[in-house]
Parts: sequence; structure tokens; C-alpha cells
Amino acid sequence: MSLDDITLSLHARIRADIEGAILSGTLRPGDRIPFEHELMARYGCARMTVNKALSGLVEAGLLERRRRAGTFVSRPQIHMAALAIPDIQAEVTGRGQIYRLELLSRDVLPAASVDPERMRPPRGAKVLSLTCRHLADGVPFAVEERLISLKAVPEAAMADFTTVAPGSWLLAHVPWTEAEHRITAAAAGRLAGALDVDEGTACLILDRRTWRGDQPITHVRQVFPGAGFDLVARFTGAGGAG
Amino acid sequence: MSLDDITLSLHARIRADIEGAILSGTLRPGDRIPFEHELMARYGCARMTVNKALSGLVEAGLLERRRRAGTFVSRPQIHMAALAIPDIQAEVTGRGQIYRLELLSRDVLPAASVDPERMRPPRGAKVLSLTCRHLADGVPFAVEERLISLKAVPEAAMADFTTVAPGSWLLAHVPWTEAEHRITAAAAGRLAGALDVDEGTACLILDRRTWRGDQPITHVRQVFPGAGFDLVARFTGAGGAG
DNA sequence: GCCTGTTTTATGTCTATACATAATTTATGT
DNA sequence: ACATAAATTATGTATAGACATAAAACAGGC
Repeated sequence: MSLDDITLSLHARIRADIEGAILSGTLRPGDRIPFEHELMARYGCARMTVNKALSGLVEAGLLERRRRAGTFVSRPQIHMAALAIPDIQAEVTGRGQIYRLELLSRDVLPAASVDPERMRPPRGAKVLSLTCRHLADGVPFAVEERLISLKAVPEAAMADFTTVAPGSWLLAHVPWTEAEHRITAAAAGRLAGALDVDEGTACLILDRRTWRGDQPITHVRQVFPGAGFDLVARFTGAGGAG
Repeated sequence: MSLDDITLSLHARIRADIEGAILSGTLRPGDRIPFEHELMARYGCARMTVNKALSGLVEAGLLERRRRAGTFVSRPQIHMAALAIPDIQAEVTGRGQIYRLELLSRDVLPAASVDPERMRPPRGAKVLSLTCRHLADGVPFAVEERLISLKAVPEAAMADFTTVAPGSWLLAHVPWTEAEHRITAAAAGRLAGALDVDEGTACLILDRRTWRGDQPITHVRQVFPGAGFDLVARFTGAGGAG
């Protein structure tokens, strides 16, 4: 037990001890950890206290429990990395740069004319189609082409997207239940002009789709010029060092 | 309460009810959920049972609790997407294609000659440098350039990387405690030949670094030709639909 | 108004106990 | 030997109570 643990509650301390042993490699995937009654004796507490600590670690995916057999350190097969994809405005501001938004186009389309690859709005629905440019310190940072289902988000028809980025607006107004991200690389192509780069420049493309139940909410394709923008994810956890 | 809940334990049912209300949008970010004593009365159970259900949802990030104020639906500021970055061999095999590995080069370098941008091995350590090509049905799928610290993983010096991909081998043998992923787009450049594409072709570049404590384990740069490879993440959760 | 304590209240943590359940081990009958 | 039943055991779930603690609400004094 380390000195700075004195402020932690007992169950948090039990949890931290086991988590530490897993993260340091003392406990390895597949290892059995002490039985609840052993931990109970070691920490001099009730079983519920131990149980709460272990339940938290199960929830976090670090432990697995098998009745009659005991509690084991998880063996993470597929490695899940947490990748933060924040709002572009927040990203730019967070870098200490000045954010500016430009609305390049705004149209309301009938559902039938929407590319079903991008969104499948319900029959008869109207869809708001937006093209925006995000600038950081005056330099093009990303261009986005977005569809918003006005059936799912009727308020979007009234929103002023010349000052608030559609992404930020939706983030604050509309909850989703399902989402899909797709990350690809491609040449800048027809958006090269808006990004101030050459047509052949390699760009990072982020497709994001969200739903609420069965109903599509939005689809956005954000194009970042290859240089200057990375998606970075740093995290702590346990797994095989692939 | 739905009919298929009859098999769930009470705390799981409370949890499912609240989770459902959040995911369906009935409960929105920032909303207060009923107090523990109210849920206790509603479900006719002890407070610990309610508490366990809510604790799980806090752990999962769906709820936030404030003493004296109550329990609230979380307002996810930064949107975290779970992105699965599995082992390439598993990825190819999972697509129903035949995986083949080619080891293009293998060298042991002194720490001093390693680009510190890629890895900062401890003084005097030796580093294994590998270049591999991954093929799916005979077609180049990715090329990787990898460094492995032999100080951290001495067994790697003996491993046969002509049959097992270094990523798969490390995944199975070495636990990490910290990792960093970086995703960029760039032109194929000098690796174009190995990928059978044109030099200017846009490629997706995945940099992955892992540590165990302070000690670096591996750095790998995997280059995927833009066409044919996407990183896709599909998930369920709750948040603003940005 | 503004800055204090004081009270209230919802969550935080913990106990000691009870019975349920699933899986393993041991015993038993044929 | 083998299938079957019984005992064992670790986790799963739940209870009813207790005291701690942080934050909001309220009061009183300046």
C-alpha cells in the first residue's frame, strides 16, 4: 500500500492494489487472484467491500469471475483503443489557435435525392445538406460535408450554422444511440481548392454517422489535409503489446 | 419492464431500465434521475441494490453523481469512440482471406542509432528493427516498420518472425501498461513498391507505441494503401450527435 | 448586500448476515 | 468402470441498518 492511498476508501484501495498488480505485470492475464474470503481477511473487511472492488474491475474489463473457480485477470483478445474524436471547434481552440467557420453551402433536399450510401432518411423526409470549412488561425483545417435529417432534428432547419459549427450544435442538442466511424485516406480531389492544397495531396477522411434507434440523425464526411492533423489516442490499460 | 427482463437480477433490471431510458432519449444528458430512496420505493428493494445498479452506470460513464444534489445523466464533452485495432493477421483472417507474412528485413541496432522520434530505448540497449509485409490473398495489405526494445523483450531476439507476425507475437507474449496510437494520411513514398501502388497514392498510416511503465516496448508504423482498408468503429452509447 | 456558520439531505462507504446458483469434487449404486 | 447423486465451495444477489461526507439551502449578523 502506498502512502498516497490514505485518502482512498477501502474498496478503492483494494481495487487500486489489484489494478496496480495487473498493470505492472505482477498479475498476468489468466492468473487467479485471491478468493474473496482471503482478501476479506487480508484487508479486515466485509465481503461486500471486497465484492464491490472486484465488481468494478469486472466492469472495467480487467477481471473475469467464474463461480466456484475464482476470479481471474482478463485476457484481452482484441485490443480496444479509446480514440477521442472531439468536436473540431474544441480541437482547434484546444491547440491555442483561433477558430473560424465558413458555411459554403446550405440546401434542403428531398429524401429521395440523398445518396443512400450516406444516409437513408425515412420516405418523404427532408434533409439539410451543409458544406462547411473550418479554419485554424485563418488556415483551412478541415472541410466537412454534412447531412442532417430534418425528420429527426426539425430544429436544425432554424439553426444558424454560419456561427456555430453543425457538429457543435448537434453535440449539444441531439442525443444519439448508435454511431459509426470510418477512417480512410484518399487524395484531396475536388475539395482540394477549399483546403488550399494540391489535388493529389493525401488526406485523412473521417466518416461519421449517428442514429437514434432506427432513425438516422446525421452523416458527416470531414476531410483533413494530411499534414498537420493527426488523430491521437493515448491510454493506459492492460493487454498484449502488439 | 419488458418481458425478457424476468431472467435478470433486480439490480440488472434497474440498470437496464435506466440505461434504456438514456439510450432512447427519454432521459437526456443533464437530467436528474430519481433519488435512490425513490427508486428503492419503486422497486421495493434495499438501497444497496439501487446503489449497485447506479454504480455500474457511473462506471460505464452514463451517469454522474453529486452528493446532496442527486444522480444525473452524463454530458459527454469529448466524444470517445471505441476503435478496435486488432492484430492484422486476425483482421485478414476475419475477412475470410488467406494471410501471408513476408519478413523483408531484420537488424539489431544500438540504442544510439534509433530515431528518438520513434523510440527512446535505455542507454546501451539493443533494438530489433523489422520490416514486414502483410498479404491478404496474395495482395499487399500493409507494410510495417517495427522497433522492439530487446531490453524490454529479450525473448524477441530468438523469435522466428518469418512465420508469426511480430504484432501477434507481442500481443501474446508481452503486456503493456501504456500505449499511444496516431493515425495520419500520407503519400506512399518509398514504401510504394512494397505495397504495389503508385508513389503518390494516399495511404493510411498507423503509428503505435507501447510502454510498460517507463520502458518502451515497441514502436510500429503500419502503412495501409488507401483503397481497401478502412478503420471502422461501430458502437452503441449515448452522447451528443456531433 | 455580503459573509458567516448551521442544518438538511443525498450520496459514499461499510457491516454482518442470508440464501441462491453454478461448477467442481466426492461419494455412491449398479 | 461408469453413470448418478450428494456435498462442497466461490461467487451472485440481496437485506437492513449505521455512520461519514460534501454540497446545497437556510439562517443570522455585519
